[in-house]
Amino acid sequence: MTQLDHTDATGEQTPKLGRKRDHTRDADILDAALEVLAETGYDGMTIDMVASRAKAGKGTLYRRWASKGELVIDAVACMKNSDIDLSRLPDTGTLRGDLIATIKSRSIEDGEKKLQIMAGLASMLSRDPELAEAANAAIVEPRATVHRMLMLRAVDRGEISADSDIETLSHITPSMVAYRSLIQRKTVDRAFLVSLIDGVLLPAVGLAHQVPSRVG
Amino acid sequence: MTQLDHTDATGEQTPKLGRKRDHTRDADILDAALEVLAETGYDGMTIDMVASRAKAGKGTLYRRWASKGELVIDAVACMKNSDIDLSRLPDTGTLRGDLIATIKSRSIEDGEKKLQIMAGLASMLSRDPELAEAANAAIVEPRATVHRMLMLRAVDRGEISADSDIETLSHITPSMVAYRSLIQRKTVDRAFLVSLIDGVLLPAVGLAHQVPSRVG
Amino acid sequence: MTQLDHTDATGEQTPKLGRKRDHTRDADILDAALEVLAETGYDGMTIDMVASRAKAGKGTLYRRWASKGELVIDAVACMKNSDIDLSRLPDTGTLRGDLIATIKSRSIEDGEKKLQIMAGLASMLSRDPELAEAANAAIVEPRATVHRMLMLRAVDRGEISADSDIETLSHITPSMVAYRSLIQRKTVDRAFLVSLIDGVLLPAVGLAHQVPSRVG
Amino acid sequence: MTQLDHTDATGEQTPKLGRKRDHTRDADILDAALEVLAETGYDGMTIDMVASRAKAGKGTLYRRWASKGELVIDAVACMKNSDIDLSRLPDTGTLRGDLIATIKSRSIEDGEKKLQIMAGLASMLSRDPELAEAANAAIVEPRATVHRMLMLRAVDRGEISADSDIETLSHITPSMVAYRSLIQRKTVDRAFLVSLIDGVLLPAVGLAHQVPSRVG
DNA sequence: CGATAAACGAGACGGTACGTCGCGTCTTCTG
DNA sequence: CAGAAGACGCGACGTACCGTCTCGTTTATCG
Repeated sequence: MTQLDHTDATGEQTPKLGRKRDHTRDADILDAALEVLAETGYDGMTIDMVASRAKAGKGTLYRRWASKGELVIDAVACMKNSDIDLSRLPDTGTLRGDLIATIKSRSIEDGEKKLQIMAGLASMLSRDPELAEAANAAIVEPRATVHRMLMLRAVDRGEISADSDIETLSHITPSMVAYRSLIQRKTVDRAFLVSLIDGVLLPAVGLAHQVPSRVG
Repeated sequence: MTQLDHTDATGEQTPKLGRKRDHTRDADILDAALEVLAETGYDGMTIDMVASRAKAGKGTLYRRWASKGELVIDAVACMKNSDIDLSRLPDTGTLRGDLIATIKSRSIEDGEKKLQIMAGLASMLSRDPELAEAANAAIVEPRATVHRMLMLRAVDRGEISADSDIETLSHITPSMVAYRSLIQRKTVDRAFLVSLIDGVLLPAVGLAHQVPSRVG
Repeated sequence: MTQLDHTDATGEQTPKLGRKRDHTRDADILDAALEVLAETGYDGMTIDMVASRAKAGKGTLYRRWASKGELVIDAVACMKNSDIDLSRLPDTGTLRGDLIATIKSRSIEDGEKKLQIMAGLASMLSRDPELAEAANAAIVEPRATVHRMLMLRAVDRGEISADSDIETLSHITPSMVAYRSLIQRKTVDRAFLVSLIDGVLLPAVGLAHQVPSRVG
Repeated sequence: MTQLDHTDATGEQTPKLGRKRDHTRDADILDAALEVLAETGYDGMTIDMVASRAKAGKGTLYRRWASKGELVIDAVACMKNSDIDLSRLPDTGTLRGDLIATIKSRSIEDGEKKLQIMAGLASMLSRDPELAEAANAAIVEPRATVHRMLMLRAVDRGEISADSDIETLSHITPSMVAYRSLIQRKTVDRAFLVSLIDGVLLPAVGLAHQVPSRVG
């Protein structure tokens, strides 16, 4: 997030004077932004459109976000990650089982949509490290975290070695998914995700995958 | 390419009258476009900037490309892969040796520059499939091809199994490099590339890596 | 005046509840308004500027004046004529002596400041008759009044004819001073004022002036 | 004038490159500006209004005038002084006859309209001496010039003394007219102008006026 | 060889979105 | 409750860029 949660970080020096910023408007504005974004695309989206749809003034938008780009980033960042719930990870007893179950439990379509939107703001990521960090934390990292936690649990179980470079491995799937969607523009389907698990992740942690259909 | 080689396809109706189009300017313009693209990103890039840097008039650009987008596509597509020479791949006798040698033999700096360009136009990738394809072909695929060829050679040697998902594995490094640069904004150094080889690629092809640096 | 003396007219229905309006703030605000008016002109003047300079809130201003225009009107109307004291007019025995003495006795600098303010709100004069009236009463008319009274006294003395168009003549100096300052942007110095008296006013009342400085 | 005739003043250093500025658009734009000015007043006038009415882009306006204010000034300045023709001054044989004839020969209504418009831009006069000079030259000075020429002719005829301060006297009528219109907000009618001539101008040049209706 | 026609560098054009700022109102908190 | 602070809806400002069009010049082919 860019602006919204800086509030308490910068606070306490000028205690509280004047009318408070009405943070209920944030949701209206961000929702309007996502709506317009979906309808007209990033280029077609206009600040005035967003403002008027949210029944807000342009000034109110610019008081909260420095530019159209940042608004879009926050709009995307604030899309609730309803599809990921770290407290309810699958627990099948084996790392492979957990990873496969993760595919089912999260909406691939939802992920696709988020990727598409994220692509719209990618150009800014390279110009503003802070925004890149925000986008990363909001969209990509949660998915990496799922993998990281599943692997750590496998380490605890003694299923895999503690020597494994879990940090790198946990980013393989997000990375490959983004790459395949944005650059290669191929579909990210279940088969691809399974092949990543069996062909890359499990071998990398020393669990040579047993190819069921192909006996060496 | 979008426009450049349409020339003769559209021709023949008004054979040849007046001054001929000076196609030596194409290169100047495309180079200028790449420069500006790398410096300011797609959104920040301006037709006037490109024109003035190429000492060309705007009309000359629009006579050749229909829009900013198509210019960028061609600029990316025409980017010479000067840093990669498929006919002179390293050949050390082992897959690991070849992969490690690849790190040295290719200019990380040049790769950085292309990543910078890629980052600059990332926002366009999702909006223009044609651009995404051009970018993929020009920047990413050549690097994937190197890995693919090295692995296929290892298969021929009998070093690794033919069952390996070479297609996916060959994209792991480009993918992770892009991800690390653009999203995570960490440096892509030799150590990272080596850890990818030893921690991900080799295990995935059944070559359990011997951790040389880790002393028990 | 527009608003200030409406206070008691509107009152009496809710006799006294809560804190009373602090009318000492009026002077601060009006002074601030005049300052800003002189510095930046009517268009450049900002309600926030006036409020912050008077250490007042915008609400306080709008509780007292309905708009920027009315505030300026009252500010001009309340401008104290500290530099002119009708009860202490010069009395030299001749009209020329009185008029010349008037030059000395009034602060040219103070007049300059008022002219500056006048210039600042000149654009409003034609748009708001009420403001024009206020400006006239506060700035111009007092000076015209001095001349009018001096001439009437000269009529009483029998020095000049009662037929003279005193009303018009008394406005010549204010008019020419404003014109010279605002439109011609020449300095209004003693020499100019003397030449007006000797070259225009006195001839017009039948006192052919003796050109003292011109030696034949 | 502000911008329009700077063209040749600054010229010759960058000979002529690129498309020429289409000065036929000047008239369209200035006319549109005057139209909008008359319909909505200075405050209500909008750059977009003027641009769209002239079927021009905002950029075109701002390429020629630095601000709304300057556009208005030029619009006013370029109003043709169709009512004044220095080559066809009245010639009745006497100064009084000429001055009186001048009243008839120029449209009072037209003068009123110009004054009204001028008032709208007066606030800028005090901030920009150059603009003040331009406005003065375009609107006020021509009228002063008429009086100046008539008086000089009277000097040549020997009707009045060469000692008269013609420079000051020639500005009395413009000054008083502006003053009466803008500040006093009284009508400028024939009677007032005649009283100025007989009560101020003629006495000042030594031509004691013969009050026809009132015998001393 | 001169006429013709297109391409060239330069830059003005109509349009449109941007981000800023001011007005007059509304809201929050303090005295 | 008045007052200071300041956020709010609104809307004009002046800037910048897009893609097109118009200059005057240069370069090629045709008559």
